[in-house]
Amino acid sequence: MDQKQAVTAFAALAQSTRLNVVRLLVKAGQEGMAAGALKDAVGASSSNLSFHLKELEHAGLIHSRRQSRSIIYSASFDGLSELIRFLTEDCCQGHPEVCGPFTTGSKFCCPEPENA
Amino acid sequence: MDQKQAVTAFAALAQSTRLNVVRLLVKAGQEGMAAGALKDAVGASSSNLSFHLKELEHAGLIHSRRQSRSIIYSASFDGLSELIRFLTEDCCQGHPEVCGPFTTGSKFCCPEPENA
DNA sequence: TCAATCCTTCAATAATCATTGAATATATAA
DNA sequence: TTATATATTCAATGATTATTGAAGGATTGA
Repeated sequence: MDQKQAVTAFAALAQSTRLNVVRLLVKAGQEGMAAGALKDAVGASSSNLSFHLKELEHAGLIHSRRQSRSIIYSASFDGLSELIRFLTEDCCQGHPEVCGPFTTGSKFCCPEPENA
Repeated sequence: MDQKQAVTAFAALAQSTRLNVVRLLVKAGQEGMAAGALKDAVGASSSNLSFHLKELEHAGLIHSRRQSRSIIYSASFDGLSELIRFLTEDCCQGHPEVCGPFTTGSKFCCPEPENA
């Protein structure tokens, strides 16, 4: 992931309807949700939601697949993971202990012990 | 953290100079960096950088403290942590195993085993 | 094929954000 | 007190983004 992709991804998350959608899809997991279900859940017009879904997909944060008449959207866990990793890269370089409260147990900052 | 705060925070990260600043400060750790050093590092004008630093501070992603003539900025690890937690809340509810690639070992999605 | 459902595309408008340079504020040193 | 270093504020301009409603594309069932 480079700076430009990351800016695009953060911009995609920087809008209430879209953030709502991503959080719903993160909860939903692999199964995902149909565009219509998302529309009901977030209360947007269908054209507006479609615009936002396209932004999110373009940013690499969600995927879509057709299932009969519906289009099912799901979170891209890879995309989200890369984004967080980019943001927190080399966290507290040389002094990882200060990142503790931020990333205890996480691979994003302080590496986990080998024996984990 | 609520939806509105999260949108503000993501918007703050959705700009190249600001993202650059945050990543530098994440690397710098508690020690932080002076505004002047950030200015040199990111190549912005001082007024422009000041504008961006204010946005980041307002978003709760960085802190500032005065040290003699300089103002030292540092990452808010609490702010970053809350933001990521908000984004990934209830990840894959009911089927946490699918989040594995995303958050293995992290508290953000799949809870760590009790014996960790 | 016809109608219904589900979703997307398009063009126009309204709203928000980034950049610039000049002026200002704060702290230190001579 | 005066000069210097460091950083912020302000107003104006240019650029980007969100929303709306109407029209169009894809899929299914009768």
